[in-house]
Amino acid sequence: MYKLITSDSKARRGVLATAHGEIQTPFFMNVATAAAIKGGISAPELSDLKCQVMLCNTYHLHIRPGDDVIRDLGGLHAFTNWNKPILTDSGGFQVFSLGRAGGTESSGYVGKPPIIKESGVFFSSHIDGKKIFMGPEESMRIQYNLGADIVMAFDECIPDGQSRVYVENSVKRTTRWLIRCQEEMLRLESAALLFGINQGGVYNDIRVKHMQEIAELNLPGYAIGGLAVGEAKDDMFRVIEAVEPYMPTEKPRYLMGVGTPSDIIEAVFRGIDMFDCVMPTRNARHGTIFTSEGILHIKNKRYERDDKPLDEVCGCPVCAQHSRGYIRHLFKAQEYLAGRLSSIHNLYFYNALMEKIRTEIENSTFTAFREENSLKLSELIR
RNA sequence: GUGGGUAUAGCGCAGUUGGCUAGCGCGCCAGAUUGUGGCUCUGGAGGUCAUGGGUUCAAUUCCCAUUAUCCACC
Repeated sequence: MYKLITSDSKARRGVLATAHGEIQTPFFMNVATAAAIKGGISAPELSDLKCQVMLCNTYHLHIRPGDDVIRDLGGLHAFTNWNKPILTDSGGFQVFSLGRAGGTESSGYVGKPPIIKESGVFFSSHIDGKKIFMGPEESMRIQYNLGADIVMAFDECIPDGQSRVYVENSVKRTTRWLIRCQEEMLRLESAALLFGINQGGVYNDIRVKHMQEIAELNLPGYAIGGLAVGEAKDDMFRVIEAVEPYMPTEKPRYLMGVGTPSDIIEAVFRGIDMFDCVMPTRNARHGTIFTSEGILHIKNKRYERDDKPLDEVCGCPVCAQHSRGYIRHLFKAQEYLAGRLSSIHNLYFYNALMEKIRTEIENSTFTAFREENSLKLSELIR
């Protein structure tokens, strides 16, 4: 399923085969939580943005419109008209994200935090407060209905700052859940690739032990989860470096929810193959643009009369047709087009960055590329 | 020309029956955002309260004059 082509130090260049075609690794998945890229980009349009894989979310789609509805409409590929690979997240992250802070801030919706039991998790819907139960079996069945090519195990994404005891117990449960996920996939006779998720907070030894345990299950791929959730950046890379040697070399490795262009380069350098992040689209909607020279805040006055494209060396359709001055204006006038054009550019930038990384690995020049670009790409243009 | 009103941050406005560091919205600047509950959140800069004089312990506030501006009338 996964074929390693070549490597440059720890950085790996490979091909991952799925029911909807091959994926060149390393790659970045474009996040379409509710079966739509936020910012108004349709799935067919992603093909023009060098996107290889779309990521959708189990929890959101289960609540609305319902995974049975999507199944009846032919699954996510037909539903969104995206005929390339799709990965679905398990809903495990929502145990984390719905649990923190209570959600009182801007949404105005005060939900009950999820309750975690051995059987699974009781959520209350962020749409109408309705009580929802999801465990490993439910998550696998939902993802089966959605028709994803790659499905993620149902795990608990542990919040930063939890005690050793909490993390140890949580990780043990995540392992038990993973075994149930695997069994349910067999029962469903699903052809999708099930990925296990490593947890363990920032405790190296718990991480390593957990990784060793789940590696024995011989799954098609493995993810590192529970990072970039508030811990220090040094901790994140420390954990990756600790866990990576225990991740099977012949399986794809996925760092969940990461990250900035710099984070991605640094993680590829440490042996990671797959990424996803809301950053290119969320930041685009807020006026933060990723370019080959670093980050620019397009809303700043300095771009008012700037007739250059967002990124002068970018090949995206937005950079071919629109100026910084125009896009700044769209933000100031609160036009939806601002978020759309910025999202198109940022996604293209991320996908093109991955393409560049793949080429650099093939040419054994990735280390030099990293030296030159890692810092620069995540710094604000002055 | 006469009568009346107004003058407070780049713009639009509050406010003070005279008394702490003069506020708000927009704009501007900066930061944040990492398996999306966010067209979001946090912070910052910027005022001789039109000008000159007077009363008072104390004036952006009260009084007088001047200037600008708006409205009405001749």
